[in-house]
Amino acid sequence: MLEKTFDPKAVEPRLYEAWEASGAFKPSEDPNAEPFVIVIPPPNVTGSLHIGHALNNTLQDVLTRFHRMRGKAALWLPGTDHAGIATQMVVERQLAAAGNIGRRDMGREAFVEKVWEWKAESGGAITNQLRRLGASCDWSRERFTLDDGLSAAVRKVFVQLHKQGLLYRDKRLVNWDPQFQTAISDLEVEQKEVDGAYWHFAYPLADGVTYQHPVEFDDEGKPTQFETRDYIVVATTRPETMLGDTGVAVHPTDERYKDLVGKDVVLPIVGRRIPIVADDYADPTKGSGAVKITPAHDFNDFQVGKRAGLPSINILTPEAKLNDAVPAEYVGMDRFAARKAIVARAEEEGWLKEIEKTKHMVPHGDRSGVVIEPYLTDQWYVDAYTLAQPALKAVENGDTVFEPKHWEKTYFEWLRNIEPWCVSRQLWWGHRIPAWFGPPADDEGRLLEAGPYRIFVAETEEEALAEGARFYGVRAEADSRVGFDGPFDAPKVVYLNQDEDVLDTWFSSALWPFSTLGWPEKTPDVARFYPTSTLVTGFDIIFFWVARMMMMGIHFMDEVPFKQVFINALVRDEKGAKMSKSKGNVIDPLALIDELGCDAVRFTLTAMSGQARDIKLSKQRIEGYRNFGTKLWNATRFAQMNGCVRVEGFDPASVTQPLNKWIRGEVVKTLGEVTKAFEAPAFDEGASALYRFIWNVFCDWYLELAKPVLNGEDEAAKAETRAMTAWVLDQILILLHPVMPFITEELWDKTAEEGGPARDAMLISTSWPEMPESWIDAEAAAEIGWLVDTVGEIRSLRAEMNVPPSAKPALAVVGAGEGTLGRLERQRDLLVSLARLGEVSIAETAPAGTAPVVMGEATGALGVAEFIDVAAEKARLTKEIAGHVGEIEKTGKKLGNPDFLARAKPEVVEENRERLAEAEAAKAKLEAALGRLAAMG
RNA sequence: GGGCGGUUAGCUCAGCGGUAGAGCGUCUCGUUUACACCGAGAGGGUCGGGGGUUCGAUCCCCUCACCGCCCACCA
Repeated sequence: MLEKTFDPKAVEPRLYEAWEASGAFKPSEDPNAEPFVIVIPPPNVTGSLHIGHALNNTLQDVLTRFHRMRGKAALWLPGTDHAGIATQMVVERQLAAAGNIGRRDMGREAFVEKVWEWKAESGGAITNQLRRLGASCDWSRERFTLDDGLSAAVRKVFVQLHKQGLLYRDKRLVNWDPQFQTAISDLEVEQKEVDGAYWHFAYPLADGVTYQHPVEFDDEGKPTQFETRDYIVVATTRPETMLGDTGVAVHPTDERYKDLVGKDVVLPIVGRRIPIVADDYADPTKGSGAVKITPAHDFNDFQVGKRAGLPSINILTPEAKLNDAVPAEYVGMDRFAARKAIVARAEEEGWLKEIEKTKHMVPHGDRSGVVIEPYLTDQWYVDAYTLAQPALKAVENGDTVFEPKHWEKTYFEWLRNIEPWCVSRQLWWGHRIPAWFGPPADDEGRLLEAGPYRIFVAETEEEALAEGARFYGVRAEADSRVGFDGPFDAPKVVYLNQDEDVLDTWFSSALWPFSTLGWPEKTPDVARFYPTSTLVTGFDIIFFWVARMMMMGIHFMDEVPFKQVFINALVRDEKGAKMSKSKGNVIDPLALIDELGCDAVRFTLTAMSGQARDIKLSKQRIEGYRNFGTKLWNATRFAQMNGCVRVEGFDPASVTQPLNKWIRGEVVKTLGEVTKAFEAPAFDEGASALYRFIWNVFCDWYLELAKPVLNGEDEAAKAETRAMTAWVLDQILILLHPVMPFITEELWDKTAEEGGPARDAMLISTSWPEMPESWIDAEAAAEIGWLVDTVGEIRSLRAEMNVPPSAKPALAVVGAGEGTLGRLERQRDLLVSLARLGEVSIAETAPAGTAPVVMGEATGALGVAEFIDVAAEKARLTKEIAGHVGEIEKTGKKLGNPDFLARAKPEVVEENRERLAEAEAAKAKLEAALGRLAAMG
């Protein structure tokens, strides 16, 4: 006999081990089995499971288990990401906290060693937590973005893209993170609103030039008064950048400054003469209409500088301190200190015209949180534009579809406006860039005194050196410096140094759907499992990850990496706030699993994963689904107590009892709903179909209606109902298993123990059923529907009339036709039992002292004389009649409308006719009863 | 500035052309031997406002308001 409740803590680890040991997590080897493949969004290797992971992975597991049961070769491929910047940051922090020397003092090798140590220490945590979630991943295929195979894939891709001209080195402005001292991509920049100011500076004109500047205007905005100026006003939010100014731009059509174009200003402090240039970028309506140009530190200015031929003067070091391109007194100063100093000096010297307080958006590093500094450096870039075109087309064509579909717009929007992707990072933890620098040389390999390094891109050091040797015509060696030995015009050896930088983490993640399968080797897995089926992920990484996998997947595999992208919602706290450690509103999924069981958490996340919306998670909701599990548990317990054991060879098609035919049909319908929902996938619909069927149909009605049979004398009906109950329970366990794997597996096992035939396999490996539509029996459905309605009517009436639960009023059925009489005969016992009735009889007319109950075309007269409060009953009938009258009016009006009759679909018209007839009949019955009541009292 | 969502019962959300639904909460009743993590019943909504299309609009179109998010930018 089952315990009274399910004990998840005891069961979950045991079952998970049993599943894994059984090999169920591995895809079927059957060559005829159609593959179903999901690659996991790899969590940070050193991270821990948060509620977003719980949602994301629950959905993946539901899909994997569902398709596995459907007979597919289901592969859910797990793995973790090295998460370059995030992991490096964590380890650096740990070193600092432990009072260790910093990473730069420690040196690259020692530091990377430390990171690997940290990975070894904490790397198993997240995968173990995924196990706690019940994730049925194939752990034998687990991958890590920095493992040997994936590293080889990264090098291969880098080299090929380079050969194809799709990856190149370029000197451009990048988003520089001064905290981590690395370039980051556009996507890693967050705009945040901060308090700031426009500082208006007056730059003096060179050579004594003056001009007339308007100061007063008439109603039409025409200038009426001018003043003579020997300066031009510019405004800036970053005063310190003025040290790097190389020009001032005005709009070509701006009358105020027309004569100044071509003249110079003398840059204060620095004393440099810089030109006033005409450029469309200058907006006459903003500020003074004149804008200072700092090409080395502003993206717009960089463009202006390019167009106007202005030089770029880099005034910052990687630490965001001023370098020696600025006057000596400022060298080494932090950029914000420099800002203060320069403003103070401007005020002192009188060229600070105005400080305008404002709030404005300032770029910040998403990891470091510090203000990003646009910075001119050499970096590696991927030609994202070229790669984006096929990726766009694939989604436009429907080769890959998003679910919900509207996310495609987001994807398109980004890809259509894509910029080159900066993939190099000045970090140590990651894939080292497979490029080697050699000394400057001409194209024939003759060394030059100066010039850019020659670059050799190759998958291995040997290849790079061989290439270098070929190029320079001498031996090449790897070294920590770039150079040569021997005479300049006849060197004995050249030294090549591998690029110190590593690749953006997302570069390796972009290869995930094929690198994890073994590419570039021609493995059986690549052949069988690429392209993958569904990617389940969050919308926040559509750009970072999804789009890039599309680009790389199509480019290297000639096929999209996945056919469907399911975008899951964002989990928020119950008030709708984003969870964050600093807010302290983080819900730990493992704590929830401990408290309420994994199945409850999974069911909640599945049920709440409606699309296009945030999930506001509350514990109350999870408790509700824990209760749902208990309900199922107890239903099984009830079945056990009543000897509802599975019968070998039982054929649901053979049942004769209307009750059993009806529930069989309900199972078929539910199977259809759940299958359709998980195929879509529409997880919430699947969950609610299961919930409704198990609780509101099976428990509330079938088991209740089965009770009289199981306690009755009809042995044949009893045996059939027992077998049917066991069969339905089995179907329930199967259908619910993808969402609630533990409790269902446990019940699957326990129900076999209790005298039933042994199970062929664990539930996880059991086949999803198929059932013919013919198992839906309309007649039985109508009959049980009638019974259910009648019981409902009587219960409602009893409650309203305060008939005590112990009372068993008689029911006289009036005006029953053949069909209803038959139903009444067959269902009499159930009706009596569920409605708690006394005698049920057939009568010509309603006896006195009864209240009417609508029973299809018949009327039930419930003998409640002793409980009747005439006034209350009159009120009840009047209210019910009013309801019908409203319905009759509404429907009648519709049917009286010739346009409706002419244009509405015939079945809709017919439906309305029936509705009208029913309402009129019901109204007539109730009116008759009201009349009798009036006559009585 | 550009874009994408959302606004339905007290709360959280389904529904998205043809009688407004669920869960939770509320109220009333109930120890009928599966389950009080339960059962029975009830109350509760002019589906954000305004237009339009349609025989018919919560659902489609337009518009406004408010909320949320993404992208870009404000020298």
